[in-house]
Amino acid sequence: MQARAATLTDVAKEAGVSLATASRALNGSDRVVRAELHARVIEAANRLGYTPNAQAQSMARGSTDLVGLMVNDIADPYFSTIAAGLAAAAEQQGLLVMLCSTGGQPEQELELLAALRRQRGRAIVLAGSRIDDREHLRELSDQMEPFIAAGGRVAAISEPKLSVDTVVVDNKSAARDLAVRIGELGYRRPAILTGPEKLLVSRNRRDGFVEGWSGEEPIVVADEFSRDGGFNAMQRLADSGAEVDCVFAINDLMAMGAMAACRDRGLDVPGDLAVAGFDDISTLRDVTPALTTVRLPLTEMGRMALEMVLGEPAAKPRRRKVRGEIIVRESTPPR
Amino acid sequence: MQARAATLTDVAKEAGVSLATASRALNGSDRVVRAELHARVIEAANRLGYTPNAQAQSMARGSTDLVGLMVNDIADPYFSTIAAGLAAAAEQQGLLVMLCSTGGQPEQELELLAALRRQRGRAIVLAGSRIDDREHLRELSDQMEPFIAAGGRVAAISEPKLSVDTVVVDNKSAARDLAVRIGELGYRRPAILTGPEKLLVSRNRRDGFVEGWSGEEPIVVADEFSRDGGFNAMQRLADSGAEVDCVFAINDLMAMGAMAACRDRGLDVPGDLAVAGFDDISTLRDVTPALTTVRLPLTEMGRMALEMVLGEPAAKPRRRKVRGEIIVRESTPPR
DNA sequence: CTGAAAGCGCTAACAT
DNA sequence: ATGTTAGCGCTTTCAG
Repeated sequence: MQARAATLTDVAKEAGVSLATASRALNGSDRVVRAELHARVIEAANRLGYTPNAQAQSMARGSTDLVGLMVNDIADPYFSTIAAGLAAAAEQQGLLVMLCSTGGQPEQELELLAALRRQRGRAIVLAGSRIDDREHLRELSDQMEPFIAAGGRVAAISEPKLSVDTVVVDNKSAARDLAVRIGELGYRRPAILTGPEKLLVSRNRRDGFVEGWSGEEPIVVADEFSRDGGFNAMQRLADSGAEVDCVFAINDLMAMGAMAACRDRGLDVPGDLAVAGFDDISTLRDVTPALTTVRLPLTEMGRMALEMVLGEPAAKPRRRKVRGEIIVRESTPPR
Repeated sequence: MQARAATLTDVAKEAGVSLATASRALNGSDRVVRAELHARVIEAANRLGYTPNAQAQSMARGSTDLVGLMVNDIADPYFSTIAAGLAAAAEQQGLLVMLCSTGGQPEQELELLAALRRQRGRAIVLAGSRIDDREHLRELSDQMEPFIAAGGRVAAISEPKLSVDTVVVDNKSAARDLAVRIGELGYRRPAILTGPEKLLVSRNRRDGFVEGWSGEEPIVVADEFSRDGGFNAMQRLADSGAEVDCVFAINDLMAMGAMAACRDRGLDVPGDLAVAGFDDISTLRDVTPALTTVRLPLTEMGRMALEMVLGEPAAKPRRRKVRGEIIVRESTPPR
């Protein structure tokens, strides 16, 4: 058992050719190697179980086959779906994806961005809501700037808070449309279950809904941006005794939590209370009552982000808007 | 704008010290650098926006900070949860995760394994059911063998078909237990909705259930290992006119599909038909009726795999068994 | 068409 | 404590 992997030099020696020839035969772009030698090299490589060392190749070539992907939480279906889209696209291009899950913690995000930078990936995609924290945004930019100056590319899938190419979800207008639709369905007193104030998604989806709502100002209850957050928020809402006929949860996970809370209290959805979510998580498309929500082309968004970040660099950061599609289902029947 | 990233040499020059000193100050393990110089180097590095080139470091050091993770489909909550566990563990150790999503295609799996090998990661974790295809298993082994011989580590999360350390889910016995439990609840004629025959999970979960079942042999309907597969299988089962009082879907996604199919046909779950799944996907814990299933510690499994693959290499491949916990919920009430 | 040799950015002996 | 220098494995001129 050899304690180290076979190198090109080993292969060259084994095949009785020069390093250069071996390189050309195995990984070279131009096929300027005589067929016979070529075969000999290939054979030697197989015999030795040789695999090129990508690190060394990157160094020599000055470019890698890596792209970084940073998400808040890969276990969240929102992000895993985006990741799937991006991974599929990357694989088509022969690129490898380095995955970082930040847990939504700003320090983590910075640290992982640094790790990604170190790898000298071709590009980095930042998926996930921006936190509206001036200081943090500046630190992020400080990291990205030298990376970009050195030819690295960065794109985001989020609110357009960073000055990089970004796939922006038009949260606000989609939420606005949803509000209008809810109104048309005959609801009169909606409540909004939102996430932390500092998350831009939370704010935009909430604000959009409020904007689109023409009746009296909706009640707003904030909690975590998760299933449990939805559950708790719903409980507090119910405890408050507020009279509402409909609840808009800022995302599907919160909506699920809210529905669970309703069940616990014997509130019938949609009989006693209608519920709407946002994202249209595919795993949740079969829940009952079927959830009214805003469909986002998550897989597509991952693909788009990779496309942007790999395509021709633009002088100014580009924004590719993604529109949400309102999907009305049983959880908000006309009343 | 410089077209290349700042190098250690640049930093050394800027700080007026030698390459070695700069290296020691910035990335060296021992702090043998005078405070004043140290500061000067750090400062120069900041000024230049320097970040070490991980590739170069790996080459020089002879080891990387990368681990590879291969999953069937990162959009599948089963895998994304495992990935989350593994990613969290990796991050604690300062390791970066390279993610590959194979789409369950054997050729893809081979190709991505090669890509991972090339990166010279410290370790590779293969998550996902093994396909019982002799040829394919051999090709996988052929790839892994030189990687392992050269000091690489490999672990799997699956059926113990590969001779590497593996976190094995005791699918068979868990399914067996589930069958017993279903029987105790008073069901008499179960059907099994299973996945493709060549997937080991499918077979084991099915076989386990059959083994545990003491009444007459359950009907088995096979389809894809997905929500749609469950939907289709359920339809075919219903079409067949078979009289069953309970359906065991080989995983939660299929169970959801089956429940959707029931709904389409006006079959009440669990009134007309009870349904059980497998995995206990967290996103689905709030569905109604709440799904009876087998809980797997998915996050933990990801962590365990990384632990094994990073720990002391064993002479023989180790197996760390993970037991599933039967969770009876409303979808299979006593009858 | 093939080989020799100069790097790529960094670490780690080995000197001083 | 700091500097010099020889690689790490590969690609890519530059010669032949």
